[in-house]
Amino acid sequence: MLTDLRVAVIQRLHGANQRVTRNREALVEILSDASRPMTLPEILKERPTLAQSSAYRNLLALEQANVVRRVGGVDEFARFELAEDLTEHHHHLICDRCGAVEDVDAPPGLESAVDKAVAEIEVSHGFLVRHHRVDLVGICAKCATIK
Amino acid sequence: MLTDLRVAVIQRLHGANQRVTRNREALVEILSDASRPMTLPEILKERPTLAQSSAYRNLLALEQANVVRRVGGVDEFARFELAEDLTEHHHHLICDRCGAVEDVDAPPGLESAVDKAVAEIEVSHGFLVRHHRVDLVGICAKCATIK
DNA sequence: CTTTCTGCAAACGATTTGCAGCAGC
DNA sequence: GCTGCTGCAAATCGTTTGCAGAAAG
Repeated sequence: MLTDLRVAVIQRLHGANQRVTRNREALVEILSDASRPMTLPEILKERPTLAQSSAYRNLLALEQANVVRRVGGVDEFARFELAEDLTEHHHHLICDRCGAVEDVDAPPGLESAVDKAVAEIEVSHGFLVRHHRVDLVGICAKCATIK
Repeated sequence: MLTDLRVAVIQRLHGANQRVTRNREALVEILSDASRPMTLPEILKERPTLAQSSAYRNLLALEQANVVRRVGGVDEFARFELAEDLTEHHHHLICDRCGAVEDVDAPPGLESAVDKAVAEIEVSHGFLVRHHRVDLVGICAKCATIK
């Protein structure tokens, strides 16, 4: 099946002088199916034949090809998600208790306020903003019921 | 000198059954003097007599006493700053090239938009938001001139 | 005085890397 | 067929931990 996503990924890998392999396509599919950034252990559970080191190396290759983005949570694990222009712009709900990270759609009102603030800060600080992260940190529904 | 900050720190340490030591007071002073979250190497440069392991242990104690907060950037180093209720609410400019993190004041318009979005998300997702992070990722002025 | 903190050195664990064989193109 | 990917195992490096002596209360 040749979805738009697959086509874009192949183009970007070629553009970065990287090969298109089964492992790389599988990684993209796994991340595409998830509604949240995934840790390496989670990814390996979806594809147990993939070696840990190959997973890291491929995620790096995909990151350099602008297909994957690495995001940090509140725990010691790195998390990986598809680049924003391959999905929808969204933000993250991060649980302080269990470290879980969930995607949330970005409310339009919030986005326009962020864009306005970004414009101000770019001129006042001489900083070129490429993208923004809005994370809401707190207690997820699951952890709230446990205690 | 008994500043408000010092008093608050002493109270919070006592409240968490932690002792007030010279190392801990020095850490608070270092973080208080910086206008950005600091990495461990940066902290040790300010207080070379402090052992690395003691720095980590004390930062953990201060974190549990709600005096210090750990924040992540785009590189492999953890960064530490004073808890927000001991400073002013602010956001971060994070450089993709060099990893530098700077504080920026939070524009009032942005804050009210975030608060509104937070209220919506709390009801729709059953998530209790304790605080938010707004990070602007891009290229800092220094890196922009280098290349 | 008792308990907790301190520095040192060793342990830990997520991520990275060297290497010989296999697969993309 | 050449080049770059793969799995395995070993190395790396920020961070954590065990221990005996010093300092807070």
